[in-house]
Amino acid sequence: MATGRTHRPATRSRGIPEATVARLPLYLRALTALSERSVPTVSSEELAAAAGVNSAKLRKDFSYLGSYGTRGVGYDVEYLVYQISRELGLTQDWPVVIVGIGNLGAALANYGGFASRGFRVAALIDADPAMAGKPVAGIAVQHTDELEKIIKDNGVSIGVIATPAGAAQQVCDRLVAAGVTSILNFAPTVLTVPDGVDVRKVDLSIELQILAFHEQRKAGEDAGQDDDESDDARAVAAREARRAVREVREAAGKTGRDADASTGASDRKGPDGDVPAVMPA
Amino acid sequence: MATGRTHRPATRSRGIPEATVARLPLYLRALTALSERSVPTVSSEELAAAAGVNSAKLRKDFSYLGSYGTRGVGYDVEYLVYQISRELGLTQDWPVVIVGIGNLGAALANYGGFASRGFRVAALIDADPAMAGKPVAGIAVQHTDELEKIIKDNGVSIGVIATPAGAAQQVCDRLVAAGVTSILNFAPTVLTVPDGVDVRKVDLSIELQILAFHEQRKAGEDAGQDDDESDDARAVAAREARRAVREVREAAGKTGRDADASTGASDRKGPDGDVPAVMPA
DNA sequence: ATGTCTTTGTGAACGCGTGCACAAAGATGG
DNA sequence: CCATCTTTGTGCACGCGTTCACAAAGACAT
Repeated sequence: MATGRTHRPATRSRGIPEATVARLPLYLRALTALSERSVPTVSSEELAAAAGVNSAKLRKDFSYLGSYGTRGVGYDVEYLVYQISRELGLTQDWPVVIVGIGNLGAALANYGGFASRGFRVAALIDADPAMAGKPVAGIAVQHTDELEKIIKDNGVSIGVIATPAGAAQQVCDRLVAAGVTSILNFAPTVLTVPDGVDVRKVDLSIELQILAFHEQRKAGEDAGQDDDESDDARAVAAREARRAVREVREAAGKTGRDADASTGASDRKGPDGDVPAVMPA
Repeated sequence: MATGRTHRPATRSRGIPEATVARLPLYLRALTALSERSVPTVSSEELAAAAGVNSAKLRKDFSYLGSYGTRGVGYDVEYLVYQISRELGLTQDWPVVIVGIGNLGAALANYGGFASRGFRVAALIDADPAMAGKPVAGIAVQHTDELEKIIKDNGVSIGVIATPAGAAQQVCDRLVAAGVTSILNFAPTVLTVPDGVDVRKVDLSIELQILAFHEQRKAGEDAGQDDDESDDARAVAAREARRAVREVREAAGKTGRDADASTGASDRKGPDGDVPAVMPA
């Protein structure tokens, strides 16, 4: 067991909590906006409002970086922008490669938020030979065969995967083998990576599903329509149903194949197909 | 103050913790894959591995939904798929609109993961008149003027914002006014919404910045190169520098304008421009 | 110089999420 | 029917993150 981890437990980097690190980019964005308006200083209350967080949280977050504020005044905008940028490692140049130049990959390549934060798209890579040479966002797409060479020549340590789910693990393995140690994964799959490699996941459909849950709850509260049974009764009924399923299967002779799949769920199995096999190994 | 919240504290929906809800889609995906391979049952250990989580966590998550497992055997795949789908509200049809049909919007429209989960793209909306009528992913783009009518005619309650940051809040307001109560925001801005409206945020560049932080830390550990001073010394130096800045500004006469911006950060202020003003109000 | 007023920085309490470890439940074999 | 073995469901403890509330620090006016 212990197949491999997806996201490290984050052994408390250098005293900076993971939750704080995740908010630093938020603060940075708000501060950059203030900087462009030539606002010299900002209070924790104002900045917190602009970043959409609690002011106490913001102050505690900044306290991990050091004492950069002035009591009675607030924080120096320019100085704070520099400190956060430095802490996040944005004062240096990060070459990244994007693998999988479909709709999403192209969108990412064109995304302006990268270049402005010290990220430089070093290469676009796609498995389709027909794509090779085509310019996307002003950069010629290169074939997957060149992957290893590109990584090494450019000293790339961050890779973005925007391939279909089926190809993601394979691409991931090649990226890691070539020296990439941080991966941003847009493919709907759980990636397995060796220790020391960071993976962050962005899943578009998962976000929508979470919204749907809350949406359903909201609708269900206003008028208790969909929810048929109480919690306890539901659990009992479930157990009952489950047993029935097993009895049917047993009676059917128990071959390896699915015996008719006669569940209440049989009608809900719409045209799927985008979800690939998860870890066939 | 208290300008408005971005993400609700999630007053413990119906006993199901928010963290659990966020993992349900993960389980669902893994289960769907098993279902397609006609696997009848699965143990918590196997399923946890496929979903990339701890098995105890998975069992506890499922315990919130009810007792759907069989001791000594595991969970019935088909049955669990149905239960989770129902809990997430995926047994019903959710019409969604996507606003902002640029690269990202088009990618989202083409994304197969939506349709397969009960989400139906009811309309694509863009502010550019030149886009109107153009088919994207087989759907004709409609102009922003039609927004309110589209929402109401289709009973849309979930909206996706993929516009530039500058337009996001305005679009958000119109969506909410028209009846949308859940929003998935891809624009790099903090959206302000009234109570009762859920907002989830996906920010591409923030994820990269978090990766950069860890990447820098990894590089810094292997060879202490970039980090110049120790923690305590750094805080002291910072305080010193900050004071110096203030003195300079004071000496310059203290006009509203930035007095030369002579910080150590002055050289790091590259060509930005994608970040819009944050909450001008 | 002294007092007042603003705002930071942080100690402390609380709640949530996670993971361990085990008892209970049920399947399976004799 | 009993014994054994597998796997679930959960009580419990621990650690992280959030929030409150306040003392200390500094600006600013007099």
